[in-house]
Amino acid sequence: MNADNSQSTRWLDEREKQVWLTLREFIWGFPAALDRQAQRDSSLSIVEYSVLSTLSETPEARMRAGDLAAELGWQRSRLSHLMGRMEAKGVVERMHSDLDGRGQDVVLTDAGWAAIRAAAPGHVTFVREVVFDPLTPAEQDVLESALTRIRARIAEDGLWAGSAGVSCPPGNSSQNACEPGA
Amino acid sequence: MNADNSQSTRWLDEREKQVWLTLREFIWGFPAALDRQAQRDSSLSIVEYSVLSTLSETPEARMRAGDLAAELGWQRSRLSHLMGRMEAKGVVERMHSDLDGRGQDVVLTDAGWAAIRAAAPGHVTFVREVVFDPLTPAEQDVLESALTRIRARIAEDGLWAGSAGVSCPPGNSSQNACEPGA
DNA sequence: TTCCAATAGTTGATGTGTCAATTAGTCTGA
DNA sequence: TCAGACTAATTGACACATCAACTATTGGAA
Repeated sequence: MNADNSQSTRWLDEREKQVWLTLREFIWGFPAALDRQAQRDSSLSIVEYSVLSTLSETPEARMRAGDLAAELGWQRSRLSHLMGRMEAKGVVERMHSDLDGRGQDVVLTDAGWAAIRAAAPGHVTFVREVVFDPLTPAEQDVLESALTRIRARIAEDGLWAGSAGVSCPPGNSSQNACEPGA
Repeated sequence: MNADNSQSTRWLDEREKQVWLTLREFIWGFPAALDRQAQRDSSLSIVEYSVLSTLSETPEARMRAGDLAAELGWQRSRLSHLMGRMEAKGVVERMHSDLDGRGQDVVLTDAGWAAIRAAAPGHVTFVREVVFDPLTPAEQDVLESALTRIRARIAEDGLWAGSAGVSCPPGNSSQNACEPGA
């Protein structure tokens, strides 16, 4: 896959290196900042917030576990562990799916509603002040477009976590990315 | 701090929500993808690679631990734990600083040089193909500029990990961010 | 010169994500 | 209707980041 055993590597020039380091620092630092804001201003971590927020935008505030994981771009097991903790906190509840005996529906509880309502203004205000206010609409569009393309390119390489199965040959039963050439 | 006890929250419209979810998915997914590439194509994780790469660009391939942590935007303790593992692998070595009895210098070993040389082409090729090739130079500039501004805005709130001390009042001895109003 | 606050780095406990293995339920075809 | 492959979700072991507490050293002010 890496046909780069020779001196043919296209190294980064100074400008590119700067762009790359900025990007790297950003992707490492932003998730932590997001979580700090959430924990400081609410009773939720950012991942908990995201789960509740996703559920709350659903007609019944209820969702299949697998769909929820897919929507968030997470592995099933990550969600499962998190659900255990969140159920213990009382913000969600798990119930067997009527349609599929294997499935679990995740449901928002009253306490979950209260938590997300309390946390939402702070979260949205933070996002607004931090990502939208400093950028023009045109820049926002470029940003989204650029990140979408980068993400797509990574998915082509089979290295994007959530996007397994897009081009997996049938019979590849891995729960993660498929092996294109195996 | 959150003067938002009323209905005054400026919620996100559909377009903004889309931009935000794209950004959120990106910052969650990209670090993992970066690490997968590193582990797949080399004997290093992405954080190990970053340490070795930073050291290798230094005159003596040697750096104070604290400076290294600051350069990477990490907490000291994170680096310390990582150094323990990397020293065990033999890619770096720690030696007492001549100038400051408290300090430790981190030094690249021969094995470390070999590891970074072996990993670099794959890493750089990945970065090139995934972030630079899909973007025009103009887009790259917008991206860097946008992320820099977002990062600066977060730092103003004291929520960016690495950037403590920028505006801390003297006497604030926290090793993390300062409390602006305390 | 002697304190005492500040700084450099380490350590251990804790929380959370990842991976591989496992359990349970569904679906297809013979 | 039964066997085997597939899918949904969970579990436990492990790796790593974070936080707070700690040790050692420095440096300035009394």
